[in-house]
Amino acid sequence: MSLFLSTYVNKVDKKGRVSVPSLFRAALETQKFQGIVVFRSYKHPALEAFGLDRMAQLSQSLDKNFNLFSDTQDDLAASIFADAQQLGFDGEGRITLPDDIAAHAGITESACFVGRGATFQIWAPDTFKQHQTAARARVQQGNVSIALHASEVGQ
Amino acid sequence: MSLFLSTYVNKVDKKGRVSVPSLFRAALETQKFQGIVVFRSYKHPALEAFGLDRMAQLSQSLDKNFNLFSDTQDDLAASIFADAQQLGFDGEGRITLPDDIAAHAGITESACFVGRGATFQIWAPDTFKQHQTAARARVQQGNVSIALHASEVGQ
DNA sequence: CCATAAAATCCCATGCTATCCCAATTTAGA
DNA sequence: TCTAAATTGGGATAGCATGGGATTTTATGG
Repeated sequence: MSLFLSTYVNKVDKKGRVSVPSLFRAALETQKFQGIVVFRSYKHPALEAFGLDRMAQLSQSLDKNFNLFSDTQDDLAASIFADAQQLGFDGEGRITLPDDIAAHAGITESACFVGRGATFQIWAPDTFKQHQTAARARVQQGNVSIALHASEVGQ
Repeated sequence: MSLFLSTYVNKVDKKGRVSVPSLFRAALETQKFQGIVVFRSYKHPALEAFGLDRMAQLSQSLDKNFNLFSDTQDDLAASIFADAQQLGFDGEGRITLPDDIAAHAGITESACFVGRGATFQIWAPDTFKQHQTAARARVQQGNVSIALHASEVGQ
């Protein structure tokens, strides 16, 4: 199973190409389609991304459990498929970000790849910095981290 | 399962490399990825660390319901997965601490590896000494339950 | 159906950085 | 004290990100 960790900032060249971090590529190397799937995030000025096999998995999960999602979430999830783009790697492990997708995240001359475990996101570097600082503050204030460790890892 | 005990202080060279204590490495030698995962602690000027297996486990457990819409998961992901770094061992069992990570712990010319059972921490030696003294004082004052709770959680 | 232009893809070259490899030194154990 | 293991240091190497050109594919108009 793929695991995406850490944050990388890479440059976008004139052609709109960006290197996907090598460790992210390594996490996807067992897949048939050598590339990623991206779509615009609903909650953030950012892009959601993962491998194609996970997209298939998401489709299956929606088929079987659509009643578990609320109507709104169902609509959101369904529109993911319409918005999603398959971006293949070139020989050097780069993808080419389509203009409209890049615009949604405000990405211009560099892109920030953010690991989220099973998935990752792509942000404009400055925007993500702000978001991360705020998120970190929220986690510090609430006792979220304790619940997390205790329930899952604290054996 | 890996068990990290005792405290070791090792030097950081000009390239930012530190030897991970051999007993800590031994505790991880059954894992595929020969190295560790580190991220900045929320509560302390220190780094949390453990093997990649444990991080994969954490990712899986958070990922069970494809939760693209949870605010809490969002913050956790941004704080833990985005912040985490995979640091592989070199031939001599060293890791290279990235500058920003090292800065959070105030680590400059030497690093203190502190065993915490299933996980361990990395501190600046002086900072840890102070922290340990303060913790001891709290125990003497009778604030034992808090100290115990914190240690159990791995913060 | 063909010709041309535009765009996306592929291919190779470069600089930088992280990693590897080997040697020296220190520490721990017998 | 002697020996083996662990830590420390530095030069060499390989991998990655990046840039630019060449080639193929796709769209457009005749």
